[in-house]
Amino acid sequence: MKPALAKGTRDFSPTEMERRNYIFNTIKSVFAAYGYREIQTPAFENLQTLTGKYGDEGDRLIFKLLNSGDYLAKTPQALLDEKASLKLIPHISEKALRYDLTVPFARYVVMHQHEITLPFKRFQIQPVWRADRPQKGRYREFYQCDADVVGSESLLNEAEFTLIYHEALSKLGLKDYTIKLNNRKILTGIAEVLGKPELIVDMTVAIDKLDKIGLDGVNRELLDRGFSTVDLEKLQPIILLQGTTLEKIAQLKTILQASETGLKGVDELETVLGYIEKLTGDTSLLDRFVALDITLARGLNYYTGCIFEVKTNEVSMGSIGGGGRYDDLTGMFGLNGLSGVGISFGADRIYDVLEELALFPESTGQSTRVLISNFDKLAELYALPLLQKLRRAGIATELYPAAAKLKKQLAYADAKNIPYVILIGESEMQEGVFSLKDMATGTQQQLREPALLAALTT
RNA sequence: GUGGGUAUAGCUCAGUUGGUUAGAGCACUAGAUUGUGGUUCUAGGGGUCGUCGGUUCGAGCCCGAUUAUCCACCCCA
Repeated sequence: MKPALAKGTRDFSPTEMERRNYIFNTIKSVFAAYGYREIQTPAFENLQTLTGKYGDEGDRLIFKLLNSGDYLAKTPQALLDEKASLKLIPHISEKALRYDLTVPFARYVVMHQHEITLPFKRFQIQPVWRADRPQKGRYREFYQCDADVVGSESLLNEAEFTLIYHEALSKLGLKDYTIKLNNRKILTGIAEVLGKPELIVDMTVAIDKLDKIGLDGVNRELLDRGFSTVDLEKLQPIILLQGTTLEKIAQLKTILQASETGLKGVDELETVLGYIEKLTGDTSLLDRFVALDITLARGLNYYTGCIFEVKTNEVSMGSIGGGGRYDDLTGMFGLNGLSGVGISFGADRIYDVLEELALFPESTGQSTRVLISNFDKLAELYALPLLQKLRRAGIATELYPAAAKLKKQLAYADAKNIPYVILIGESEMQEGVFSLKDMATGTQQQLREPALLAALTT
């Protein structure tokens, strides 16, 4: 058979792994600086843990694992006759690959509530799987880098997440990106002011598409979803909110006067912005990278407060990060009254962006520093003690594993970007020296062992 | 789930209105150079032209189906 990758998956070769680890390590270091500690959870969970958390569309995209054994034996015949795929799922599948890191984290918190101290700040970098149609920047297996805190209602967390986004993305070399902020309570308030709180989901889904389908498109969709032309008139100034963040906030306060929830949302937003300004010492971060975007809704239905989304403005790519506050995520698992807030970096999309912008540092990984040539068995034996001495000195060294033409060995060093080659031939062995070749300059010098070690450790 | 594009060497792709034995670059192997890489030169290996069927004297090229893949929508990192 012809080998092929499963749709939407990728291999990661050595250079790619070095670059991916560079991204992970950069993000990790920022998470750590803000007090987040790492955990991991299993690749698959009980299907019941995951279903119902991401909406109907999300449930459809969860990769389900078929039960082992004779999984059809105990399924009701009626469902089989009906070919009712959806109803059959709980009978033939009890496990599923995790769809994100937030829900497994919520499960983790509930199960470990007696051993963690609140507020609990954790980060988690692991792959997630979605049975989506792949396209640019969209994979079926991809890594999320999540940081969440549970057990703290302080809006300082939201402010810090904004700084975390900024620090990590700046460290990675990105110059122009927007951290969009919104608050679910503001959206709720808008729906309340219109007198149609029950249509909040329809409203957010529609106005979320403003930059894609334009105002007319949004209006058409709103009408389809049950809003009247009177509602549209009231909505227009809200959707088209203009001006600086401060001006937008002032306008929202007027518009949302009649909605207690809406005003609470605005107040929260102001508090977060205030914290950011205090943390950074000025408004430059706010002015350059943070934007209040009232059309930002995000699909996940568990968000209740602040909502984040990060977009790069340098290349065309979907969001490279997102997150928000969820007041009662652990409630689904029986632990009520625990508020959480978190963010996620889309590492694979960030990789694609850095690649497109050629922002990866030239050397993202530690590869072999020294190759010892191998001319014949005698030279090979002669080289072995040196090989281990160099390794013990912390110099990544390898011995070419077979006697081969020097041309081939040097080509190997060249292909692997090994900066030094040690040549051991008859004359070197007789004189008790080693020839050290610098691959970049092509120069060569004969050194005794102490000098050789000294030359390589500088 | 909906719509569009593409499918030719390991990779990226040419291939004229349908006409002899299907090409290039890169990569690989060998030689020029038996102990000196990256540059150069020479030679070499490598193809059921995604698959099945149709039209035709003749199909890589036209038509149909099918599969894969990419892009867009939905949704999302």
